[in-house]
Amino acid sequence: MTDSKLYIYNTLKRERELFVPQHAPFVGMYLCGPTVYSSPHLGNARGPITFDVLFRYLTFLGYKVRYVRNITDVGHLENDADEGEDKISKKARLDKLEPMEIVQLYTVAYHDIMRQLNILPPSIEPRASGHIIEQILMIEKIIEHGYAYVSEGSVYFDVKSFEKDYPYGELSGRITDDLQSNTRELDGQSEKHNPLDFALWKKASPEHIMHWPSPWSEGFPGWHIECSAMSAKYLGETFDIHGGGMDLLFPHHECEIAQSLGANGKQPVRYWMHNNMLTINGQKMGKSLNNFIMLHELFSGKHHLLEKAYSPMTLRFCMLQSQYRNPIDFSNKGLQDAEKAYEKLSGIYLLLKEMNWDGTSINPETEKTLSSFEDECIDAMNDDINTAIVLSNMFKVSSVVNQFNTSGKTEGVSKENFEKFKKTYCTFFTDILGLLPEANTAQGNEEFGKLVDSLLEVRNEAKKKKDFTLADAIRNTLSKFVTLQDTPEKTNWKYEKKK
RNA sequence: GGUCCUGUGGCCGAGUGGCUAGGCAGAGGUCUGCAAAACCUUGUACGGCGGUUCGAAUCCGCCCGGGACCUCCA
Repeated sequence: MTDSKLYIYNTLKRERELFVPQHAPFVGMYLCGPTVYSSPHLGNARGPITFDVLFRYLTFLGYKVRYVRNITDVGHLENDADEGEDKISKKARLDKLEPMEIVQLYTVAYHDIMRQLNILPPSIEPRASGHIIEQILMIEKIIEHGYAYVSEGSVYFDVKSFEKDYPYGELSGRITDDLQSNTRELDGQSEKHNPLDFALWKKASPEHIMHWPSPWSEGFPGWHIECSAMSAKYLGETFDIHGGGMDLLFPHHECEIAQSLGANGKQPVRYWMHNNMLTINGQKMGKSLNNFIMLHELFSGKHHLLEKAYSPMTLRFCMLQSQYRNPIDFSNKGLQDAEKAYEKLSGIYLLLKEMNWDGTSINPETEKTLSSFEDECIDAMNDDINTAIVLSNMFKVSSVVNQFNTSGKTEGVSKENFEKFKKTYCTFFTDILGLLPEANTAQGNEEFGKLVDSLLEVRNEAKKKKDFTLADAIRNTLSKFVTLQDTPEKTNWKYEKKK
């Protein structure tokens, strides 16, 4: 069960480390969730997919995982100035909505996308707005310990005084002197003793519409404190795994460490894991670059950069094709390749699921290919969750399965070996990688399916009468919506959304 | 400017001292009314220059290119 040797890359140590939970079989895992102020975009999908696979794999290994993924509904400052405005309240003002209406709208949208991507719900999904008290209590502890000060109703973390007792910048490899000299001149830094200090609590300006009472002012919590407060509450002051995007390394995660040490005197996290970023056609995705793709746009194909719609599973597969610490470039070609590759493996899964052993002989080569499959997949996962290798292992066995299917017999393999292989493939495909075969109908529209089927009846009549002109005409006409595939028994069809 | 990551064949993407990655695309073939799928065969590679080594895509140095972060961002 848990004797498996899982190695994960720990950003804090900058090397792969054997994963040993603090209190096996229990594992505590935290992922920085979304700020719910706009529709989820392509970049929002990578972290949840990466850590969903980790969550699934740890569970597969037999661990009892408590996976916490927060919802940030308090908003972060737009910038580090006193005039800084909460993202959510800014959006609320622009849309003339109550802030919590924005939060509700985009939380639902986020959940919807997560469901489509077959991402399991976390064990706990705490909201920052529901943990204001915990955040205030944590800030009080930090002040008590002398690592924070109150200035004009706001509270700032005192990096200089913290550095006397603990290192700052360990995770991100920053040196405070360098940071100092590189700090830009921003307005409204006057409240801070030092430009590196960061806000724990901000006093709300009169036009700021999201605020709560606190010992210091009517205001709102700083950018980083929610994750520290909520992870400590649900996972303890020290827990196993903390994940997030590489862009959060500094300052967000660095600040989390400082806050937790400042409040509790303990390193909060044993293994820090960071997924890499993605690019679109080789360029950073950014609103100003006009290449920002929302996930609902990807799924519908309605975006000027997209040649067609790509399904949630295509996206999931595409992401799993590279190891999480490498960047992924998105392009139409890449997505179309991923779509084909995904359909191939998905087809293998569907074949295998219905296949029963009926061999008569043993072929040593086939036997070996199938028997080594499980170990190879586990080795790949144990090597810092290398899903790319797991997928390549699946391709290696795919032709064996196709040959079984073509010949109608599972020839060359023992019953025991076949059963084990079948179970392993299905478990890795659906339970660990979280891939689901997609439905053959147009988004579950039964009538559409019936319509196609009745046209195919006409076509099959034509084929029987050798009227291939009519048969081909029907196929060509249908090709705008569905792709046909004739087999000796029947005609399979697949709905394909064309732009 | 600082910190860090990265450069593999037409494209994507593993590997990390000697041993086939894999996918997509391409070429040839089998099968099929045709198409598709499937199966068989098949080519091209490790940014540049030095160094270490019996041996380097893999280690070291320098150079060149790409990217991220340093400011909200997954």
